[in-house]
Amino acid sequence: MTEHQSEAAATTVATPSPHELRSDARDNRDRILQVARTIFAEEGIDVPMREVARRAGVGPATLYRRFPTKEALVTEAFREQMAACNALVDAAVADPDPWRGLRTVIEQVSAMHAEDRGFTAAFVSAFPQAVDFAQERSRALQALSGLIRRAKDAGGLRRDFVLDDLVMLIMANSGIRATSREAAVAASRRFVALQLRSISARPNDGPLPPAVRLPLLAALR
Amino acid sequence: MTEHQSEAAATTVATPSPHELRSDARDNRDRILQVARTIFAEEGIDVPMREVARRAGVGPATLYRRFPTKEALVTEAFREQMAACNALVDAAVADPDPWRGLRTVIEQVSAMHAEDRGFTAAFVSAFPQAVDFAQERSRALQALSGLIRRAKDAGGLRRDFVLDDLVMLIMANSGIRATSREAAVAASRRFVALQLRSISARPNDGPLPPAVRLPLLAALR
DNA sequence: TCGCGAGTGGAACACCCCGTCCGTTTCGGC
DNA sequence: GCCGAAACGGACGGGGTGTTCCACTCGCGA
Repeated sequence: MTEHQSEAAATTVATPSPHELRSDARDNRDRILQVARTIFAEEGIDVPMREVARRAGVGPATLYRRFPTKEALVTEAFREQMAACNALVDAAVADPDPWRGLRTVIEQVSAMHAEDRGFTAAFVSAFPQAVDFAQERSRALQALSGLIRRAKDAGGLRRDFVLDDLVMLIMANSGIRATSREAAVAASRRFVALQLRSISARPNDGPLPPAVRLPLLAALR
Repeated sequence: MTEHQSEAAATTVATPSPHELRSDARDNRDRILQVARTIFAEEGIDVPMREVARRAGVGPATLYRRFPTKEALVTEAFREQMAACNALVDAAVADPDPWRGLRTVIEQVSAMHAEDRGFTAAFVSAFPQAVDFAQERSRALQALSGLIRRAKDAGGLRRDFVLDDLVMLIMANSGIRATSREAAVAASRRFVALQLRSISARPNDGPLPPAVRLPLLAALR
């Protein structure tokens, strides 16, 4: 960690940026990340590192040279999704109609979780020590807290709704599993619509998104 | 399996009932089950068998002699909870007010899941090959299907509610985690109240159970 | 073209888990 | 008390996973 501290940092970097990698190494790194994102989305983050390496066509050592630990790989793999998530929150907060903004952010974040099983794990509790995520998350929650207040004042959101309810709904949504990604997304959509109905200040009796067959027994993705 | 088929089954049994065990063996068996229930409720069913054995004060071999596989231990540990769950369903189906029956069963099953993390796993997807549970489950789902129809006809339940929604709500409820069992139960209670509001045919604006602080970051049970 | 160091993959290490074997201990009928 | 069978626990095998070692390869500047 503390080596090379006196040398000029121009040439020797602890973790070289992708641009300074040798061409084959950069290709491998890109391929690893791409494979990791796909496989994490499909099967969650419990896939063995070996499997990621195998599907990326590299050996375990190569994987570990670029990402010194599994947590590092997961963090890097979900960086852009986290950014997208934050952008979503920012857009919602900027919406002139706070209640519509809140509904939209709930819908979209829930959809992201339904589409990417690994993202859910990374988001909810996977690596508490991944400070990157925790910081952004607390910032987002703070922004959402303001949005909630404004949505109440605007009369769209029930007055007894609190920030913890939002967290609760996201967690609950992530508990829904189905036999395929499509089914999970569809189920999540109906679930969220049900949610929004119950947290709305005004009665709303429009039709719900269609129900989805949920086996509950086995073969859940 | 097919040994001793001609002998009188009075004395030699493949798996001796607890009464026919030697006193020390029976004590050990009881202690193992008790420990398993406690530890499964606290930490889920992913605890190693060794840990169960250690906390029961026996060796791994003793544990495996009584419960030849981990699945057998889990099945046995949750047998009475499964029975309680089925009794709950039966009571709900027998309720003269089907909508009240449905509400009650949702509330109570959700509470059971919040209280016992291992039960959730055993219930939702843990061992698909545990035929014991699967059979009872399908029977219960069938009974609930009738209850749902009657609750709709009675005017309490929304007409667009289907059995899969019930499954979905149970799954969603099991996604809620908190820092302690008490917090999980409280959060689940509020969640279910929110649910019932959204699936009710009639608007209902009574107060909700209190909200619960949900960290979302780490240290979730 | 050449050389060197970054890069690589396969084997290996360390650890954890489920489930089994076997020599020893203990219950309980006589 | 005696003694045989039931019961016991520590050690072991097999498999899986995160991570590292090491001899070899190969991109790329000179």
